[in-house]
This record gives sequence, structure tokens and C-alpha cells, in this order.
Amino acid sequence: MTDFKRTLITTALPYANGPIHIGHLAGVYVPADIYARYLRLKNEDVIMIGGSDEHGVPITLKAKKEGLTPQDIVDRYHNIIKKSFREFGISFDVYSRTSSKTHHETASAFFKKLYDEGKFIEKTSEQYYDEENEQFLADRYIIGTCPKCGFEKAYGDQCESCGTSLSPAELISPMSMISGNQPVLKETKHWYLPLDQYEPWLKEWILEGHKEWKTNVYGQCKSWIDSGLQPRAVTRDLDWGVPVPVEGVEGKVLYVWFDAPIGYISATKELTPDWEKYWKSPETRMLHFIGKDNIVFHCVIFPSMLKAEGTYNLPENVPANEFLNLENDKISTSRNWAVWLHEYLEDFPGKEDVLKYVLTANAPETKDNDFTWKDFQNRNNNELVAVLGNFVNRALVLTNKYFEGKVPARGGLSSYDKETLAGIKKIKGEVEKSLDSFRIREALKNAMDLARLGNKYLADEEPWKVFKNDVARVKTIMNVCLQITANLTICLEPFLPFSMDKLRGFLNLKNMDWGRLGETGLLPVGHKVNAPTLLFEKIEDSVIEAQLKKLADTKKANEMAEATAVPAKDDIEFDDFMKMDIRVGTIIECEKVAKTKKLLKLQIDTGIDLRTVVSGIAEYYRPEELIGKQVSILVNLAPKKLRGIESQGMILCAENADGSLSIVQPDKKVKNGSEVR
RNA sequence: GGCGAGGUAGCUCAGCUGGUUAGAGCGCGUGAUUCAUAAUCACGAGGUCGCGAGUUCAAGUCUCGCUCUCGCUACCA
Repeated sequence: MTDFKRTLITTALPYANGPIHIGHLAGVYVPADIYARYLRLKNEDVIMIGGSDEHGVPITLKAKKEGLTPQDIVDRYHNIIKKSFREFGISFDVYSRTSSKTHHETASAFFKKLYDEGKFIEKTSEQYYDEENEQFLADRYIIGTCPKCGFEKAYGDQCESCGTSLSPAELISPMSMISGNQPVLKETKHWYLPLDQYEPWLKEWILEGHKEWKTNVYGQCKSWIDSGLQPRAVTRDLDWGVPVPVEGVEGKVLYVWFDAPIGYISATKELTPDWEKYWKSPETRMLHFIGKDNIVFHCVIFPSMLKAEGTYNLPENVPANEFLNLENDKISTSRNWAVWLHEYLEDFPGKEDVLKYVLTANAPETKDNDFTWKDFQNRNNNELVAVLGNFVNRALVLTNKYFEGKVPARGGLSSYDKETLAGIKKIKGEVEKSLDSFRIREALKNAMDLARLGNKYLADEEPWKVFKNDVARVKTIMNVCLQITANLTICLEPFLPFSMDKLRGFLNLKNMDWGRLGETGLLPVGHKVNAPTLLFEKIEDSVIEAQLKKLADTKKANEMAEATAVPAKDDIEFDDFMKMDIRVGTIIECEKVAKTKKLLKLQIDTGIDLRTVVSGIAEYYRPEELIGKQVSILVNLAPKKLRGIESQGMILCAENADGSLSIVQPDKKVKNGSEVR
């Protein structure tokens, strides 16, 4: 392994269209913060970079919806995010934003260099264009009828009703969200990063060179690289973002995925004029802390950009976490299913460390995990309060009681004393080993063992009994306990910074380096300690119930919203309706279409003829149970090839709120070919 | 359908290159203890290591098939 002199830690840039929730924290910011604090405590040269990702289409849409400018939107969320991070104690050395001047200059220059050196390829393609407003429309700016579910307000990239991902060309009767007019297809030129050219290099660099990466990270990279990489557009027709710095080009910006990771560089520039040593010196180790959704960007795409540029370092490791669920359900910003950081800070003042602890102890390092309020309460009450807080309290209360708060001198040490003191160094080694391999959850457990060591020592030595006939021995015992307590302030500092600060207050102790962890004389004899207050407080059931009620209310509100039927469509003439030829037919044959999950191929006797229909209902019906059933079928829909099979019609289905499908059929058997109207 | 990750005690997870009675924390039970926020300490119960084959003297650990969960992906009329 290379000997690095400094570390650059980047944390995924949160998208500035919503506040931070526990999923972001558990996946990225808490582990990154712990690791950064650990390195700082070791006096290593480390910087931790963060910032808001403020470009991209969703922000422009939100702005439009609220009648504000995109800048208004990002200002709002950037401020909420930045404030909540600061209050929560995520120790960024700099928290920047991609709408900053520095970033625009940096991203622009980065693009320009690759452009000038011919690292991009140019491609012209047809995209929808709004003639009235004279601009190309991003996928999200196009609205139309979803070809699958008939939802009229599907976006060009995705139907929010059925969740299908789409391309703008698939929408039926597309409409510009800006003018309301029908857009026209028009040619536009864009630049692409030819990822395919980097494939052999990526293979070598990751698949051969970084087998030590986490299995989830390595596996996903391998999957992408092996399946063949495609050139990726780096520009977009949009007016919100970093303008493409090419002469004569207007109305184009850098694609948000291209500009966002450069934000790490910009933020570093804002932090220090010496930024280049963090990005370009081979003695610097770069780490990207991200969630699993970002693996491909940080392992394949961004490195390819850096490689193309040529002067930058590549990431040494990318410790990506899986996802955190909340009370057995996926965290979702749009469904308001989350514990929001800014709300937590209001509801639980002074309990920043409790959330950090719970999110770390239950971190989704190897697989998706579940956050429950009950677990939150249990870990606080049974671990922080009962194990850590209680030990500290015992040590200090006894010292105050027997020795007026002065650290007593040790006498001769028993072999058990020696063993206990040696245990501190052992724990230090374990914590280091875990942290060095990014096993943060394990590291926290290791560190907490120090408090367990103390509790056990106290229980075994029973100073409250010994005091009756051997005060000298009690002096030794309490000295050992206090040294353990002092060591806790170092050992747990990366994980519980606020609480350890408080504990240092109890002990009258200054901050100490990681290197001193394991020393048995951190507190000199005669040193005065204070009377302790509680390091952690129990959390009562009522508090947890209040949070659960809040979530239950959200769930209820969501159900109400789901129960509300999609609004009626515009009126049509009777003749329009009569254009549709819907018949009753009987399913004669039915089989799954190979290599698909949702498609069934059906032979249907429509009374007119026997025809083949492909339908996306395989998730709800098994082929054998459909044979012989009567269904309603739209027979005069233009045929379309799906998976190479020509589908000659559409089977009518009702879609439930959960997206499940139910075929519409006559309630009595009727003659095949009967018209439905 | 393809690919990736995961399926180990009630819960959350360790188990490296295959090797004595499969581990930890929490929860549960019993006992000890009272300095401490009824906290702590000891002991214990609890697992056919997703299912089925195979390789091997020996498999949670390797191979194959199946199955379930999550994610990515695919032309879901």
C-alpha cells in the first residue's frame, strides 16, 4: 500500500430540492464525519468536502411551480441543509454549492480543457423544441399521456402515476410545459464523453487494481464495465447550470452529472489556495463517501472524466453504503416518509450524538437496514445511558464521594488492574483496525467496549465494599476507573463529539490526540474533577410514541392522497369515443414472453379474427389462469412490435392505487366480438 | 429476462485463504449486587448457517441448480 501524506474526503453532494434526512446521514455524512474526525485526531492532514448540488431540471421545475427563480429554490434548501449540518456537527472543512462563481469557473475550465483536447465526441440528435419560447425541452419539461397507464401528465422521462421510465418520444400527444404548445422535433448538437474508450483502462484500474473495494461497489462496477459502456452526453439544452464554454453555443449547459462532481474540486479551491496538492499530488489519498445509488458515477464516470483531464488523482476507495429504510418502508422525500434532520434537531435538542450513535450502530454498510424509533429508544436507553453514561457517572460519583473529586494515587497494581489497563490499548487497536477498513459500525462497537470494560472492572472490584476496610485499595481502583473514563474521551470522540466534550467538562480535561489513547496517566494524581450531570438521558415511551404518531399521520395523508382518483380528463365528442373499437374476446393461448418480467403473449379470439396481443400483466396473472377468460380488447389500436412480437390490440385493465392490474371483463359470458361501449 | 448485493440465534450483524462443541450486541430467563439514570455483573436458553444436490477425510465457508428480498437494467399498447 502506498504511503499517503494526506487525505481528501468527499461526501456526496445533496441535491438542493429538499432537506436532509436520516437516510443521507446514515449513508454518507455520519460515516464520513467519523472517519474525518478520527484522522484529525491522529493529526493527519485531512480535509472533508461537501456542498449542495444545485443544478438540474427538477430544480427548475420546482421553481416554475412555485413562481420563483431556480436561485430562490436552491438558496432556500442550501441554507436549510447547511444550517442543519452545522448544528448536527458534521465537520465539513468547507460546505460549498455548485451555483457559486468559483464552481462555474472551475467546471467551465474543466470542460474547456477536454473540449480543446478533443476528448469529447459531437453528436447531433433530434429533440423536442418549443417554437414559441425558442428552446429545447428537457425530458422533464415535456408532459403527455403515458403510453402504459394513460395518465395524462406523465413526464418525458417518467410517468409519476405508474412509475414507468419513458423517453419523450414515447409520450402520446406531447406538450411543452412552458408554453402548452405541441413541441416539434428539431436537431440539436451535443458533446459526449466516450466512456467506451476508457473501458480497457477501467478494467485494469478497478477490476485488477481495486479488488479490496467493498463487494457491493466492486460488483456493481464489474457489472457496468462488463456489459459495455456507451458514450454519455455531457451537455444539455437548458438555461440553468454552467453554460457550455464554446464559442457560438447558446442555451446549453453542462449536464448536471458532469458538473456536480467537479463541485468537489471547486469547494476545495474555496477552502484553500493550496487546493492542488489535495487533488493532484500522488501523496494524497482521495475517498468518496456516497450511497449505493452513486456508485457508477463515482467509480466509472467521474474517474473517466479525471482520467481524460489527465492531471488529477483517482479515488483510492469509495466506501459506499446501502440504503436505510424507515419503519419498514423506503424513505421517500415526495411521500414525506423520512425523519428530517432539521426537525430532529428541533424535537431532540442536545441529542445530536444519540442520532449519530443509532445511525452508526445500525449503519447500512453491507445491506439495507431499517431505522425504527423503538430501536432508537432502546439503543439510547440500553447502550448510551446504561453502559456508557452509567459507567461515567459511577466513576465520578464515587470519586466525589470518597475523595472529594480529586484523582487518588494508585498503589501497587494487581494483575487484574494491569490486565484492565492493558485492555485500553487493545481496544485502541481494534477501533483502528475497524476504522482503517471503513467498518465504522464495528469500530463504534469496539469503542463502546471500553465502557463495558469499566463496568465490569467496577463490578468485580466492588470499591463500595472495599472502602469499609481498605481505603488505599479503593484509591487504586478509582484511579483505574478514572483513567478509563479519560480514555473514553479520546476513543469515542470521533463518534460522539458533543458528548465527549461534555465528558471532558466533567473531568476538567482538554482535548487530547488519538496517540495518547491507551495511556494510563491521562489524569494526574490530585487533579480535580467536577460533579457530573447526566451524560445521556433516558428517552421515555411518550416521546417515541409522538414520533410514531407523526409517521402514522404521514401515512394516513398519503393514503388519502392515493385514494383520490386521478382528475377527469377533458371532455371529448361522442364521435371521438366511437372511434375506439372495443370488443369482447376470449383468451385461447397464453405464454410468457421470454426474457421479460412483465410481458405475456396472448392469442385472442376477438370474434372477428384470431390475433396476437402482448400485454404487460405477467406480474399479476399466470398464463394458465388466463386461458379461457373473456377480456375487453381495443382492436383498432395500431399494431406495435414489442420484443419482436407484433401486438395487435390492447387488453383493458383497471389499475389499482398500488399499481396492480386487474383485467376488465363482462360479468356474464357474451359472444366473442361483442362491442363494448 | 440480464447483472449486482444479500438471505447465519426473537432483532441488528461478525464469521479471513474450507478444519476442534457456529460468535457478538440488544432482547429474553435465572442468579449476584446496590456505587450508579431499577443502571451493572455472572450464568443460561435460543440457530438442521434460505432449499436441494455435488466436490472433499472435512463446508456457513468451494461448485451447480432452485427460491426469497433489495438495487441497477431491459422495446412493460
